[in-house]
Amino acid sequence: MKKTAKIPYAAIERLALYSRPLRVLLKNGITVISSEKLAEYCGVNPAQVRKDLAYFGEFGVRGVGYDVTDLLREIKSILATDRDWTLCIIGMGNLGNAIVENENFRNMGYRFVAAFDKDQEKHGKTLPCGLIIQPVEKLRHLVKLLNVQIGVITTPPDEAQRVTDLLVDAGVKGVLNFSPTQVKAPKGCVIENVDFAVRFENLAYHLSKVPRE
Amino acid sequence: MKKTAKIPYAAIERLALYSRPLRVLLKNGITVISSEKLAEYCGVNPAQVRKDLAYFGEFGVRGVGYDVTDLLREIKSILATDRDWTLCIIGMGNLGNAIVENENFRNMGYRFVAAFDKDQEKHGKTLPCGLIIQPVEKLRHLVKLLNVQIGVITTPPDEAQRVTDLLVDAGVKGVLNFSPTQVKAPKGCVIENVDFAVRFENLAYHLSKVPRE
DNA sequence: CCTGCCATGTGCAAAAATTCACAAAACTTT
DNA sequence: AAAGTTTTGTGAATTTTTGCACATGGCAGG
Repeated sequence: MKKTAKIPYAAIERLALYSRPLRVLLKNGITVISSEKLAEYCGVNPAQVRKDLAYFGEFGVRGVGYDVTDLLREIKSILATDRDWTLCIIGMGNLGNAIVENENFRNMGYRFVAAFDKDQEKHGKTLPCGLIIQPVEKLRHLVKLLNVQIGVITTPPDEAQRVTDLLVDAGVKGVLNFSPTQVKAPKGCVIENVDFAVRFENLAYHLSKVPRE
Repeated sequence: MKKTAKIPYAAIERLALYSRPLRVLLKNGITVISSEKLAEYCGVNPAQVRKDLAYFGEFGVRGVGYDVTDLLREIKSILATDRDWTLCIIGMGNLGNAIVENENFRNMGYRFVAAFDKDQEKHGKTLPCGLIIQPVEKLRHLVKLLNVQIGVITTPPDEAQRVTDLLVDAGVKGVLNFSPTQVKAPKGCVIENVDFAVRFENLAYHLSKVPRE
Protein backbone atom coordinates (compact mmCIF):
# COMPACT_ATOMS: atom_id res chain seq x y z
CA MET A 1 0.00 0.00 0.00
CA LYS A 2 1.16 3.44 -0.86
CA LYS A 3 2.37 5.64 1.95
CA THR A 4 0.47 8.93 1.75
CA ALA A 5 -0.34 9.31 -1.92
CA LYS A 6 -2.84 12.04 -2.63
CA ILE A 7 -6.24 10.56 -3.29
CA PRO A 8 -8.14 12.02 -6.23
CA TYR A 9 -11.44 13.49 -5.21
CA ALA A 10 -13.19 11.44 -7.89
CA ALA A 11 -11.77 8.22 -6.49
CA ILE A 12 -14.02 8.51 -3.45
CA GLU A 13 -17.09 8.91 -5.62
CA ARG A 14 -16.08 5.87 -7.63
CA LEU A 15 -15.65 3.81 -4.48
CA ALA A 16 -19.31 4.43 -3.73
CA LEU A 17 -20.07 3.44 -7.30
CA TYR A 18 -18.19 0.17 -6.97
CA SER A 19 -20.23 -0.74 -3.93
CA ARG A 20 -23.49 -0.82 -5.90
CA PRO A 21 -22.83 -3.93 -8.02
CA LEU A 22 -21.05 -5.55 -5.08
CA ARG A 23 -24.29 -5.49 -3.10
CA VAL A 24 -26.08 -7.16 -5.97
CA LEU A 25 -23.36 -9.79 -6.41
CA LEU A 26 -23.48 -10.54 -2.71
CA LYS A 27 -27.22 -11.06 -2.83
CA ASN A 28 -26.81 -13.37 -5.82
CA GLY A 29 -24.22 -15.48 -4.04
CA ILE A 30 -21.26 -14.52 -6.23
CA THR A 31 -18.22 -14.59 -3.97
CA VAL A 32 -15.36 -13.36 -6.16
CA ILE A 33 -15.05 -10.56 -8.71
CA SER A 34 -12.23 -9.34 -10.95
CA SER A 35 -11.37 -5.69 -11.46
CA GLU A 36 -12.25 -6.20 -15.10
CA LYS A 37 -15.81 -7.29 -14.39
CA LEU A 38 -16.35 -4.68 -11.73
CA ALA A 39 -15.03 -2.00 -14.07
CA GLU A 40 -17.39 -3.18 -16.76
CA TYR A 41 -20.39 -2.93 -14.44
CA CYS A 42 -19.42 0.61 -13.50
CA GLY A 43 -18.35 1.81 -16.92
CA VAL A 44 -14.75 2.56 -15.97
CA ASN A 45 -11.27 1.26 -16.75
CA PRO A 46 -10.09 -1.87 -14.88
CA ALA A 47 -6.78 -0.23 -13.94
CA GLN A 48 -8.78 2.58 -12.43
CA VAL A 49 -10.61 0.18 -10.17
CA ARG A 50 -7.38 -1.38 -9.00
CA LYS A 51 -5.68 1.95 -8.46
CA ASP A 52 -8.63 3.41 -6.58
CA LEU A 53 -8.65 0.43 -4.25
CA ALA A 54 -4.88 0.46 -3.91
CA TYR A 55 -5.02 3.93 -2.36
CA PHE A 56 -6.51 2.28 0.69
CA GLY A 57 -4.91 -1.14 0.90
CA GLU A 58 -4.40 -4.49 -0.81
CA PHE A 59 -7.78 -6.06 -0.93
CA GLY A 60 -7.38 -8.47 -3.81
CA VAL A 61 -5.69 -11.79 -4.41
CA ARG A 62 -3.46 -11.96 -7.46
CA GLY A 63 -4.62 -14.43 -10.05
CA VAL A 64 -8.03 -14.60 -8.37
CA GLY A 65 -9.70 -11.26 -7.85
CA TYR A 66 -11.54 -9.63 -4.97
CA ASP A 67 -13.67 -11.38 -2.40
CA VAL A 68 -17.05 -9.72 -2.73
CA THR A 69 -17.92 -9.74 0.97
CA ASP A 70 -14.51 -8.50 2.05
CA LEU A 71 -14.32 -5.80 -0.57
CA LEU A 72 -17.76 -4.48 0.24
CA ARG A 73 -16.89 -4.39 3.92
CA GLU A 74 -13.65 -2.55 3.18
CA ILE A 75 -15.35 0.02 0.98
CA LYS A 76 -18.02 0.62 3.60
CA SER A 77 -15.33 1.09 6.17
CA ILE A 78 -13.43 3.57 3.97
CA LEU A 79 -16.58 5.54 3.17
CA ALA A 80 -17.58 5.41 6.84
CA THR A 81 -20.94 3.95 5.95
CA ASP A 82 -20.34 1.02 8.27
CA ARG A 83 -21.63 3.21 11.09
CA ASP A 84 -24.72 5.32 11.76
CA TRP A 85 -24.83 9.04 11.14
CA THR A 86 -27.36 11.37 12.70
CA LEU A 87 -28.82 13.97 10.39
CA CYS A 88 -31.39 16.71 10.37
CA ILE A 89 -33.16 18.20 7.39
CA ILE A 90 -34.34 21.73 6.77
CA GLY A 91 -37.05 22.52 4.21
CA MET A 92 -39.89 20.01 4.12
CA GLY A 93 -41.10 20.51 0.57
CA ASN A 94 -41.41 17.63 -1.87
CA LEU A 95 -37.69 17.02 -2.10
CA GLY A 96 -37.20 17.18 1.66
CA ASN A 97 -39.93 14.63 2.10
CA ALA A 98 -38.49 12.35 -0.55
CA ILE A 99 -35.09 12.36 1.11
CA VAL A 100 -36.26 11.91 4.68
CA GLU A 101 -38.52 9.01 3.70
CA ASN A 102 -35.97 7.32 1.46
CA GLU A 103 -35.67 3.65 2.37
CA ASN A 104 -32.29 3.39 0.73
CA PHE A 105 -30.68 6.06 2.88
CA ARG A 106 -32.13 4.56 6.02
CA ASN A 107 -30.58 1.21 5.13
CA MET A 108 -27.24 2.90 4.64
CA GLY A 109 -27.27 4.12 8.23
CA TYR A 110 -28.32 7.72 7.71
CA ARG A 111 -30.71 8.45 10.59
CA PHE A 112 -32.79 11.57 10.38
CA VAL A 113 -33.55 12.69 13.92
CA ALA A 114 -35.09 16.11 13.25
CA ALA A 115 -36.97 17.91 10.47
CA PHE A 116 -37.40 21.67 10.24
CA ASP A 117 -39.39 24.12 8.22
CA LYS A 118 -40.00 27.86 8.25
CA ASP A 119 -43.68 27.53 7.44
CA GLN A 120 -45.86 27.73 10.57
CA GLU A 121 -48.58 25.71 8.84
CA LYS A 122 -46.32 22.67 8.84
CA HIS A 123 -45.14 22.84 12.44
CA GLY A 124 -46.28 19.91 14.52
CA LYS A 125 -47.19 17.76 11.53
CA THR A 126 -46.02 14.16 11.80
CA LEU A 127 -44.17 12.69 8.82
CA PRO A 128 -44.61 9.06 7.70
CA CYS A 129 -41.19 8.30 9.14
CA GLY A 130 -42.42 9.46 12.54
CA LEU A 131 -40.61 12.79 12.81
CA ILE A 132 -42.53 15.91 13.77
CA ILE A 133 -41.77 19.06 11.77
CA GLN A 134 -40.15 21.68 14.00
CA PRO A 135 -39.76 25.44 13.61
CA VAL A 136 -36.30 26.54 12.51
CA GLU A 137 -35.99 28.51 15.74
CA LYS A 138 -35.51 25.22 17.56
CA LEU A 139 -32.70 24.12 15.28
CA ARG A 140 -29.79 25.16 17.45
CA HIS A 141 -31.26 23.57 20.55
CA LEU A 142 -32.24 20.30 18.91
CA VAL A 143 -29.02 19.88 16.97
CA LYS A 144 -27.08 20.05 20.20
CA LEU A 145 -29.54 17.93 22.15
CA LEU A 146 -29.72 15.16 19.56
CA ASN A 147 -26.07 15.39 18.63
CA VAL A 148 -26.75 15.95 14.94
CA GLN A 149 -23.66 15.45 12.77
CA ILE A 150 -24.94 16.35 9.31
CA GLY A 151 -27.45 18.94 8.11
CA VAL A 152 -29.33 18.41 4.87
CA ILE A 153 -30.67 21.54 3.16
CA THR A 154 -33.72 21.29 0.92
CA THR A 155 -34.95 24.87 1.23
CA PRO A 156 -35.28 27.37 -1.63
CA PRO A 157 -31.89 28.76 -2.69
CA ASP A 158 -32.27 32.17 -1.05
CA GLU A 159 -32.54 30.52 2.37
CA ALA A 160 -29.69 28.08 1.94
CA GLN A 161 -26.80 30.20 3.14
CA ARG A 162 -28.68 31.43 6.20
CA VAL A 163 -29.57 27.87 7.15
CA THR A 164 -25.97 26.81 6.64
CA ASP A 165 -24.83 29.51 9.03
CA LEU A 166 -27.37 28.33 11.59
CA LEU A 167 -26.15 24.76 11.24
CA VAL A 168 -22.50 25.72 11.56
CA ASP A 169 -23.30 27.85 14.58
CA ALA A 170 -25.10 24.91 16.15
CA GLY A 171 -21.97 22.80 15.73
CA VAL A 172 -22.85 20.62 12.76
CA LYS A 173 -19.74 19.26 11.04
CA GLY A 174 -21.14 18.48 7.60
CA VAL A 175 -23.72 20.00 5.29
CA LEU A 176 -25.38 18.53 2.24
CA ASN A 177 -26.97 21.31 0.23
CA PHE A 178 -29.58 20.32 -2.35
CA SER A 179 -30.60 23.87 -3.25
CA PRO A 180 -29.23 25.41 -6.45
CA THR A 181 -26.74 27.75 -4.79
CA GLN A 182 -23.18 27.18 -3.66
CA VAL A 183 -23.15 27.64 0.10
CA LYS A 184 -19.98 28.34 2.04
CA ALA A 185 -18.84 27.54 5.54
CA PRO A 186 -15.68 28.11 7.57
CA LYS A 187 -13.35 25.17 7.54
CA GLY A 188 -14.13 22.66 10.17
CA CYS A 189 -17.44 22.17 8.41
CA VAL A 190 -17.48 20.06 5.25
CA ILE A 191 -19.86 21.26 2.56
CA GLU A 192 -21.27 19.15 -0.23
CA ASN A 193 -23.29 21.07 -2.81
CA VAL A 194 -25.57 18.77 -4.76
CA ASP A 195 -27.48 21.00 -7.23
CA PHE A 196 -28.87 18.34 -9.49
CA ALA A 197 -30.49 20.68 -11.96
CA VAL A 198 -26.91 20.76 -13.26
CA ARG A 199 -27.39 17.21 -14.48
CA PHE A 200 -30.46 18.20 -16.45
CA GLU A 201 -28.50 21.02 -18.02
CA ASN A 202 -25.64 18.69 -18.78
CA LEU A 203 -27.98 16.29 -20.52
CA ALA A 204 -29.66 19.09 -22.47
CA TYR A 205 -26.23 20.28 -23.63
CA HIS A 206 -25.19 16.85 -24.84
CA LEU A 207 -28.52 16.24 -26.54
CA SER A 208 -28.32 19.53 -28.37
CA LYS A 209 -24.93 18.45 -29.78
CA VAL A 210 -26.35 15.24 -31.21
CA PRO A 211 -27.70 15.51 -34.76
CA ARG A 212 -31.48 15.66 -34.40
CA GLU A 213 -33.45 13.30 -36.57
CA MET B 1 -12.57 31.92 -30.17
CA LYS B 2 -10.71 28.68 -30.34
CA LYS B 3 -11.28 26.45 -33.33
CA THR B 4 -12.32 23.04 -32.09
CA ALA B 5 -10.57 22.72 -28.75
CA LYS B 6 -11.79 19.80 -26.71
CA ILE B 7 -14.13 20.98 -24.02
CA PRO B 8 -13.56 19.47 -20.59
CA TYR B 9 -16.58 17.61 -19.34
CA ALA B 10 -16.44 19.56 -16.09
CA ALA B 11 -16.60 22.86 -17.96
CA ILE B 12 -20.22 22.18 -18.89
CA GLU B 13 -21.16 21.57 -15.29
CA ARG B 14 -19.44 24.78 -14.27
CA LEU B 15 -21.32 26.73 -16.91
CA ALA B 16 -24.54 25.69 -15.21
CA LEU B 17 -22.98 26.74 -11.93
CA TYR B 18 -22.10 30.18 -13.24
CA SER B 19 -25.70 30.75 -14.30
CA ARG B 20 -26.95 30.55 -10.71
CA PRO B 21 -25.44 33.81 -9.37
CA LEU B 22 -26.11 35.48 -12.72
CA ARG B 23 -29.85 34.99 -12.22
CA VAL B 24 -29.60 36.59 -8.81
CA LEU B 25 -27.50 39.51 -10.08
CA LEU B 26 -30.01 40.09 -12.86
CA LYS B 27 -32.86 40.20 -10.37
CA ASN B 28 -30.91 42.68 -8.25
CA GLY B 29 -30.28 44.98 -11.19
CA ILE B 30 -26.51 44.41 -11.38
CA THR B 31 -25.60 44.72 -15.05
CA VAL B 32 -21.89 43.90 -15.21
CA ILE B 33 -19.75 41.25 -13.51
CA SER B 34 -16.04 40.42 -13.62
CA SER B 35 -14.64 36.92 -13.90
CA GLU B 36 -13.08 37.50 -10.51
CA LYS B 37 -16.38 38.17 -8.76
CA LEU B 38 -18.20 35.40 -10.57
CA ALA B 39 -15.41 32.99 -9.70
CA GLU B 40 -15.65 34.00 -6.08
CA TYR B 41 -19.39 33.34 -5.98
CA CYS B 42 -18.87 29.89 -7.44
CA GLY B 43 -15.75 28.96 -5.52
CA VAL B 44 -13.50 28.55 -8.56
CA ASN B 45 -10.48 30.24 -10.12
CA PRO B 46 -11.09 33.41 -12.21
CA ALA B 47 -8.96 32.11 -15.07
CA GLN B 48 -11.12 29.01 -15.07
CA VAL B 49 -14.23 31.12 -15.58
CA ARG B 50 -12.67 32.98 -18.47
CA LYS B 51 -11.34 29.82 -20.06
CA ASP B 52 -14.64 27.97 -19.72
CA LEU B 53 -16.45 30.83 -21.40
CA ALA B 54 -13.78 31.19 -24.05
CA TYR B 55 -14.48 27.67 -25.30
CA PHE B 56 -17.74 29.02 -26.66
CA GLY B 57 -17.00 32.58 -27.71
CA GLU B 58 -15.90 36.01 -26.59
CA PHE B 59 -18.63 37.20 -24.31
CA GLY B 60 -16.76 39.78 -22.25
CA VAL B 61 -15.46 43.29 -22.79
CA ARG B 62 -11.80 43.85 -21.87
CA GLY B 63 -11.35 46.31 -19.10
CA VAL B 64 -15.01 46.02 -18.17
CA GLY B 65 -16.24 42.51 -17.59
CA TYR B 66 -19.29 40.55 -18.67
CA ASP B 67 -22.75 41.96 -19.25
CA VAL B 68 -24.97 39.95 -16.92
CA THR B 69 -27.97 39.73 -19.22
CA ASP B 70 -25.91 38.81 -22.27
CA LEU B 71 -23.81 36.26 -20.45
CA LEU B 72 -26.82 34.56 -18.95
CA ARG B 73 -28.46 34.40 -22.36
CA GLU B 74 -25.29 32.95 -23.89
CA ILE B 75 -24.94 30.31 -21.20
CA LYS B 76 -28.57 29.31 -21.56
CA SER B 77 -28.06 29.03 -25.28
CA ILE B 78 -24.97 26.86 -24.85
CA LEU B 79 -26.68 24.61 -22.32
CA ALA B 80 -29.76 24.48 -24.53
CA THR B 81 -31.96 25.62 -21.68
CA ASP B 82 -33.26 28.50 -23.78
CA ARG B 83 -35.78 26.08 -25.25
CA ASP B 84 -38.34 23.63 -23.91
CA TRP B 85 -37.67 19.96 -23.48
CA THR B 86 -40.36 17.31 -23.21
CA LEU B 87 -39.78 14.67 -20.57
CA CYS B 88 -41.46 11.70 -19.05
CA ILE B 89 -40.83 10.15 -15.68
CA ILE B 90 -41.00 6.54 -14.58
CA GLY B 91 -41.41 5.57 -10.93
CA MET B 92 -43.81 7.77 -8.99
CA GLY B 93 -42.47 7.29 -5.48
CA ASN B 94 -41.49 10.22 -3.27
CA LEU B 95 -38.52 11.21 -5.40
CA GLY B 96 -40.47 10.96 -8.64
CA ASN B 97 -43.12 13.21 -7.19
CA ALA B 98 -40.59 15.73 -5.94
CA ILE B 99 -38.98 15.99 -9.37
CA VAL B 100 -42.16 16.17 -11.40
CA GLU B 101 -43.60 18.87 -9.13
CA ASN B 102 -40.40 20.89 -8.93
CA GLU B 103 -41.11 24.54 -9.69
CA ASN B 104 -37.50 25.19 -10.51
CA PHE B 105 -37.33 22.62 -13.30
CA ARG B 106 -40.57 23.85 -14.78
CA ASN B 107 -39.16 27.38 -14.93
CA MET B 108 -36.10 26.05 -16.70
CA GLY B 109 -38.23 24.69 -19.52
CA TYR B 110 -38.35 21.03 -18.58
CA ARG B 111 -41.91 19.96 -19.36
CA PHE B 112 -43.09 16.65 -18.00
CA VAL B 113 -45.77 15.33 -20.32
CA ALA B 114 -46.19 11.80 -18.97
CA ALA B 115 -45.73 9.93 -15.69
CA PHE B 116 -45.54 6.16 -15.37
CA ASP B 117 -45.57 3.58 -12.62
CA LYS B 118 -45.66 -0.19 -12.39
CA ASP B 119 -48.04 -0.21 -9.45
CA GLN B 120 -51.66 -0.76 -10.53
CA GLU B 121 -52.90 1.05 -7.42
CA LYS B 122 -51.46 4.29 -8.73
CA HIS B 123 -52.78 4.10 -12.28
CA GLY B 124 -55.26 6.85 -13.10
CA LYS B 125 -54.31 8.99 -10.11
CA THR B 126 -53.94 12.68 -10.93
CA LEU B 127 -50.81 14.43 -9.71
CA PRO B 128 -50.82 18.04 -8.43
CA CYS B 129 -49.14 19.10 -11.68
CA GLY B 130 -52.12 17.69 -13.59
CA LEU B 131 -50.53 14.55 -15.04
CA ILE B 132 -52.29 11.21 -14.71
CA ILE B 133 -50.16 8.24 -13.74
CA GLN B 134 -50.02 5.73 -16.58
CA PRO B 135 -49.09 2.03 -16.64
CA VAL B 136 -45.62 1.33 -17.99
CA GLU B 137 -47.21 -0.72 -20.77
CA LYS B 138 -48.31 2.53 -22.38
CA LEU B 139 -44.81 4.00 -22.33
CA ARG B 140 -43.82 3.18 -25.87
CA HIS B 141 -47.05 4.49 -27.31
CA LEU B 142 -47.12 7.72 -25.30
CA VAL B 143 -43.47 8.53 -25.79
CA LYS B 144 -43.96 8.43 -29.52
CA LEU B 145 -47.29 10.22 -29.43
CA LEU B 146 -46.09 13.05 -27.20
CA ASN B 147 -42.65 13.23 -28.77
CA VAL B 148 -40.82 12.74 -25.48
CA GLN B 149 -37.13 13.64 -25.71
CA ILE B 150 -35.86 12.74 -22.25
CA GLY B 151 -36.79 9.97 -19.84
CA VAL B 152 -36.28 10.41 -16.11
CA ILE B 153 -35.93 7.24 -14.06
CA THR B 154 -36.91 7.25 -10.39
CA THR B 155 -37.69 3.56 -10.00
CA PRO B 156 -35.91 1.15 -7.65
CA PRO B 157 -32.48 0.14 -8.99
CA ASP B 158 -33.46 -3.35 -10.15
CA GLU B 159 -35.99 -1.87 -12.59
CA ALA B 160 -33.75 0.88 -13.95
CA GLN B 161 -32.04 -1.00 -16.78
CA ARG B 162 -35.29 -2.51 -18.01
CA VAL B 163 -36.93 0.91 -18.06
CA THR B 164 -33.94 2.35 -19.89
CA ASP B 165 -34.27 -0.32 -22.56
CA LEU B 166 -37.96 0.52 -22.93
CA LEU B 167 -37.16 4.20 -23.30
CA VAL B 168 -34.44 3.59 -25.86
CA ASP B 169 -36.73 1.28 -27.78
CA ALA B 170 -39.41 3.98 -27.79
CA GLY B 171 -36.92 6.40 -29.33
CA VAL B 172 -35.97 8.59 -26.38
CA LYS B 173 -32.63 10.32 -26.94
CA GLY B 174 -31.64 11.10 -23.37
CA VAL B 175 -32.03 9.41 -20.00
CA LEU B 176 -31.56 10.81 -16.54
CA ASN B 177 -31.26 7.95 -14.09
CA PHE B 178 -31.75 8.76 -10.40
CA SER B 179 -31.64 5.17 -9.19
CA PRO B 180 -28.43 3.89 -7.60
CA THR B 181 -27.30 1.75 -10.54
CA GLN B 182 -25.33 2.66 -13.63
CA VAL B 183 -27.60 2.05 -16.59
CA LYS B 184 -26.29 1.61 -20.12
CA ALA B 185 -27.67 2.39 -23.53
CA PRO B 186 -26.42 2.07 -27.11
CA LYS B 187 -24.89 5.24 -28.44
CA GLY B 188 -27.42 7.55 -29.91
CA CYS B 189 -28.93 7.77 -26.45
CA VAL B 190 -27.19 9.97 -23.88
CA ILE B 191 -27.23 8.65 -20.34
CA GLU B 192 -26.77 10.71 -17.20
CA ASN B 193 -26.54 8.69 -14.00
CA VAL B 194 -27.31 10.82 -10.97
CA ASP B 195 -27.06 8.50 -7.92
CA PHE B 196 -26.97 11.08 -5.20
CA ALA B 197 -26.44 8.68 -2.35
CA VAL B 198 -22.86 9.00 -3.59
CA ARG B 199 -22.84 12.51 -2.19
CA PHE B 200 -23.85 11.28 1.24
CA GLU B 201 -21.06 8.74 1.12
CA ASN B 202 -18.62 11.38 0.00
CA LEU B 203 -19.57 13.58 2.91
CA ALA B 204 -19.35 10.70 5.37
CA TYR B 205 -15.86 9.91 4.09
CA HIS B 206 -14.65 13.47 4.52
CA LEU B 207 -16.22 13.78 7.94
CA SER B 208 -14.60 10.59 9.12
CA LYS B 209 -11.19 12.07 8.14
CA VAL B 210 -11.73 15.16 10.29
CA PRO B 211 -10.54 14.84 13.89
CA ARG B 212 -13.70 14.28 15.96
CA GLU B 213 -14.07 16.52 18.99
C1' DC C 1 -7.09 62.48 -30.04
C1' DC C 2 -4.07 60.66 -26.88
C1' DT C 3 -2.85 58.45 -22.48
C1' DG C 4 -3.71 55.53 -18.63
C1' DC C 5 -6.22 51.91 -16.69
C1' DC C 6 -8.34 47.62 -16.21
C1' DA C 7 -10.27 43.05 -17.08
C1' DT C 8 -10.51 39.85 -20.78
C1' DG C 9 -8.61 36.12 -23.76
C1' DT C 10 -4.94 32.86 -24.34
C1' DG C 11 -0.10 30.58 -24.98
C1' DC C 12 2.36 27.97 -22.08
C1' DA C 13 3.78 25.67 -17.86
C1' DA C 14 2.42 22.96 -14.06
C1' DA C 15 -0.38 19.76 -11.84
C1' DA C 16 -3.52 16.12 -11.65
C1' DA C 17 -5.76 12.17 -13.20
C1' DT C 18 -6.02 8.33 -16.13
C1' DT C 19 -4.32 4.48 -18.68
C1' DC C 20 -0.78 1.35 -20.13
C1' DA C 21 2.09 -2.38 -19.47
C1' DC C 22 4.43 -5.51 -16.88
C1' DA C 23 6.52 -7.67 -12.73
C1' DA C 24 4.84 -9.99 -8.66
C1' DA C 25 2.13 -13.28 -6.49
C1' DA C 26 -1.17 -16.88 -5.73
C1' DC C 27 -3.66 -20.67 -7.24
C1' DT C 28 -4.09 -24.89 -10.50
C1' DT C 29 -2.51 -28.50 -13.08
C1' DT C 30 0.62 -31.89 -14.27
C1' DA D 1 7.87 -29.46 -7.20
C1' DA D 2 7.88 -27.08 -11.43
C1' DA D 3 5.40 -24.93 -15.13
C1' DG D 4 1.41 -22.52 -16.58
C1' DT D 5 -2.31 -19.39 -15.93
C1' DT D 6 -4.55 -15.60 -14.23
C1' DT D 7 -5.24 -11.26 -12.11
C1' DT D 8 -3.50 -8.05 -8.91
C1' DG D 9 -0.56 -3.89 -7.62
C1' DT D 10 2.14 -0.23 -9.39
C1' DG D 11 5.97 2.64 -11.85
C1' DA D 12 6.03 5.11 -15.97
C1' DA D 13 3.87 7.25 -19.95
C1' DT D 14 0.09 9.68 -21.53
C1' DT D 15 -3.72 12.53 -21.45
C1' DT D 16 -6.46 15.93 -19.46
C1' DT D 17 -7.31 19.80 -16.73
C1' DT D 18 -6.02 23.72 -14.27
C1' DG D 19 -3.64 28.04 -13.30
C1' DC D 20 -0.22 31.59 -14.27
C1' DA D 21 1.14 35.61 -16.47
C1' DC D 22 0.95 38.81 -19.83
C1' DA D 23 -0.29 40.84 -24.32
C1' DT D 24 -4.53 42.60 -26.17
C1' DG D 25 -8.21 45.62 -26.71
C1' DG D 26 -11.70 48.63 -25.22
C1' DC D 27 -13.34 52.44 -22.31
C1' DA D 28 -12.82 56.84 -19.68
C1' DG D 29 -10.87 61.10 -18.61
C1' DG D 30 -8.31 64.84 -19.85
